[in-house]
Amino acid sequence: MTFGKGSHLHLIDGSAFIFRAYHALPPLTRKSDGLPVGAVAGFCNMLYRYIEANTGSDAPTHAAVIFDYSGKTFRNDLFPAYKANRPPAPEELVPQFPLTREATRAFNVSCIEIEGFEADDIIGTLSCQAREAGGRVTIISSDKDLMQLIGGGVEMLDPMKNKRIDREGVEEKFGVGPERVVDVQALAGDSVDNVPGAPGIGIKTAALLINEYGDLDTLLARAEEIKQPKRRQALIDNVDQIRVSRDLVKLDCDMVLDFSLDSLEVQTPKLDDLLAFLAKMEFRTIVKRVSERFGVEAPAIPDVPAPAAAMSEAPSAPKPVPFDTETYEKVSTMGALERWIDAIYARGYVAVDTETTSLDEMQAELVGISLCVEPGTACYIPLGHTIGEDDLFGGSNLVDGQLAKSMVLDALKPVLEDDSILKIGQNMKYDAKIFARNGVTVAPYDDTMLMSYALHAGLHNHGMDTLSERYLDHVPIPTKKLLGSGKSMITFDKVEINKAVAYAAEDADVTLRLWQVFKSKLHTEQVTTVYETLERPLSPVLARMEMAGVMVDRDVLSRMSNAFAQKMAGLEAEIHDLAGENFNVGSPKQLGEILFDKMSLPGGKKGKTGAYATGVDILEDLASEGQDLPARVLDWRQLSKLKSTYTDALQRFINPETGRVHTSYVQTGAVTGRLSSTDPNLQNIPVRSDEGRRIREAFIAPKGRKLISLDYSQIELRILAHVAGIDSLKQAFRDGLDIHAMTASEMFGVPIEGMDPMVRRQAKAINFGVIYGISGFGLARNLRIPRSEAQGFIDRYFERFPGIRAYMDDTVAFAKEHLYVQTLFGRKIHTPEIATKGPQAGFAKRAAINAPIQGAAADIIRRAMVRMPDAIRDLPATMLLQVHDELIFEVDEDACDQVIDVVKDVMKNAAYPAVVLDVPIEVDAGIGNNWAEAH
DNA sequence: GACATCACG
DNA sequence: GACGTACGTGATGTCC
Repeated sequence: MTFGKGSHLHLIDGSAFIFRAYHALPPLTRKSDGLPVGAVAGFCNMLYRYIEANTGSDAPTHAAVIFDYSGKTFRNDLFPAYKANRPPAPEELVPQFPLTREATRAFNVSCIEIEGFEADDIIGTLSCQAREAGGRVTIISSDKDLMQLIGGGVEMLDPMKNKRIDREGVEEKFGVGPERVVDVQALAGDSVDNVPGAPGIGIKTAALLINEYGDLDTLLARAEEIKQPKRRQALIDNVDQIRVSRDLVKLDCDMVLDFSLDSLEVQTPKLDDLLAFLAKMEFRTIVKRVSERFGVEAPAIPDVPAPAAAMSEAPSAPKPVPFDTETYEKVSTMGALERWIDAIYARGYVAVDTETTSLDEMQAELVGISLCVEPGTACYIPLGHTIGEDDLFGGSNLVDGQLAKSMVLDALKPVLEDDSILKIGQNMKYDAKIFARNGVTVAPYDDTMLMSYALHAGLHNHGMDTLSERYLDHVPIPTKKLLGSGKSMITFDKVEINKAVAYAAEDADVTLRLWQVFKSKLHTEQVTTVYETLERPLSPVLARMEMAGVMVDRDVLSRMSNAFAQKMAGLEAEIHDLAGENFNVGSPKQLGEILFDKMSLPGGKKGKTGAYATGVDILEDLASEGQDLPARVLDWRQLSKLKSTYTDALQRFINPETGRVHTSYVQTGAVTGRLSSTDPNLQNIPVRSDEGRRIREAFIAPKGRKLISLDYSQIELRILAHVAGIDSLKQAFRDGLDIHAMTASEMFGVPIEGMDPMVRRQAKAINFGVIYGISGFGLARNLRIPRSEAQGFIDRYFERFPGIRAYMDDTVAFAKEHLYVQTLFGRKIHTPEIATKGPQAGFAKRAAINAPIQGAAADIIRRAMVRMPDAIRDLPATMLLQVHDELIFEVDEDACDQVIDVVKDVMKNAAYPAVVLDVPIEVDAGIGNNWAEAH
């Protein structure tokens, strides 16, 4: 039938169908081989329902499903950052893309995708052609970018809401007719697709302007006439950017297609093909439904479990494969390795684990690699097992029967780097760094440790032993059994290969099984987004930061160490003199006895051990009463801390090869979502005391480069204002007020101008206290005021900001009901202790109040970090460190200002679009030759 | 290996 | 009505 008047074309946005199916359904896999098919199943269901629903009088005469072609489009030539902030598709979705095309053809519906174009362009071109031919068009999609096509017989159907969208619908959404939608979008931009638009102009304002001036070109030509100075400037300053934005959002309706509308005529499905496809996918329910509907016999789907299990198990017993270290294979020929590689390609994913000589990834040598493709089917490839002492020339005695490291890495590299093969690891950042140092960039990867963190933060740690015991009911071979412990501990290269096979392959086996368990649990617990946006993409970013390392000047540290040692010796002599005897100043026990027994100073015992407490607070109290000895001890302790923890220890962490210090970030280290930093901890480098801050002068940039530091200003208080909905706080942030002074002013009724710094200090302590789950006792101790007075402050605070009390009560109630709390971004922090009685309940309560605030701040900086590599891709800048609300970069000195602009922008907008905060986020920046100057 | 202490946000 | 309290981390030295 020729397409013309009376024809009705349906254009289905296929990609939207896929993503909806993916997110709506649990992660189904094909039973026979574990291929992920959840999205395909959902897609088939939707397509089937669509066909069923469109058989009536208004049925389409022509129809097609349009897909995006993966890869760059002409828009990336216009604007390289276009859609640059899109996270990559989830890994288990990737193999399903071609299957959805196959499904479309199986339903005998035309299936269209064209390289270099987005589905939207094809839909645009076909709509225009159909309109010119005099026919009607229905676009089945909810994508607002398609709304510019509406009119003249073209309508949209939102399949989610089952709602038709016509001219009026467009005007409702954009405030203008379809002809002007592009103009509005060009001004407003689109953060989802990374279309810049004009800063500060949203859809509302854009529509207002377009309606006033008629169209975008007129508006831009007469921009000088705009009355509001901000809008005027936003337009004038960004004319080019707005024009590019228009080119980006404007759909290409003039594509040359190598098929005609006529070829899209609706066909009845060929039942045999359709059922064959559905049976191949093992979709039992749809097969049944389709065959009943058409009254044909359903094709048989063999009910076999995985082939390996079929051999050893009766088909009726779907028991999990038991662990058996005897079955693991030692790979010692290239032929055997090739078979494993084939098995990986057949499967589409593989669990990987490395064995090395050290826990320090920057120094560790690769000793072996283990792989697992299905539960119970795992191998170990020994590469660097040695025997005896290393000889004097650095050579070693490799044990016989091992493949050459370079050959194995050459063979595995294409697999480990293959986009379509998912790699699975436990704490994969470690293994990825080992591989990176061996020339292999592992991607993409899933990490069972991170999956567990997204699922179980607050319940237990996420080490493999814990997870295996809890979720697989299996205790893996302990490391200790292989390596021993303490002084007699050996490195993995000295482990006998047969023992290594059992241990290492088991780790890969455990990892794969955990992955299967967590995979579906992420969906049922609704933390897939947390895992996919906040955990998984961060891991490679951290790996890069750690490998980059920060340059540290050894001489600066060494000089400081010497100076500290001298001062300490002087202080020690003074202290012994004051005490009238020699004792170990570093021993709190001995010090306590001197202070409270010998000198009989006021102050009591404390704690389970019965020892006197000699913490900073107590010594400060004594010092303020004029006691010299505790004052000297405080000075001594400060120096001792700086020397032992920083100036001495940091020197030992300078990597001999890179000359830099490489910390390790523990992504699962804090229950709230914060990172922690170890070996060394670079998140607690001194800054509060002048003396300590000088240690930051040792953190430097190489010649020609600078360090820059950017930190969020008051981010936790801003989040509190948002989540608790405190209007006066929000307004204060919008007005850029001094938030602690404003709090004081509200509470005590004093003007902000000329405020007593003491009053401001008290308000600041209360603001922090609120974030920590305030108590009268704690505030009293912090401010060193009577408890009754502190309680008075708190009462007053809650009176002035009643929303905060409500937030705290609601949060605790939520925690009690669900045994977890949640951040704005969906991160769950489990709080099982909240249900207990006794003093722990108090802790749990305060932790529950604090967690969503601290956690949301952590989520925001994580989002910024995930986007950062792309944002600074073409700039001479390296992200080095994160300190909770601060990011530190090393930058070519002539690019600092530019980098600061870009980074600031990413940090400020990091919450968007997942969360639209109703407080502004501010970021401060500094530049310097060292960290002290930059901060 | 537990504990106390203290560095950071 | 008493109890015991600020939230989140990691590294170091002492002492058993």
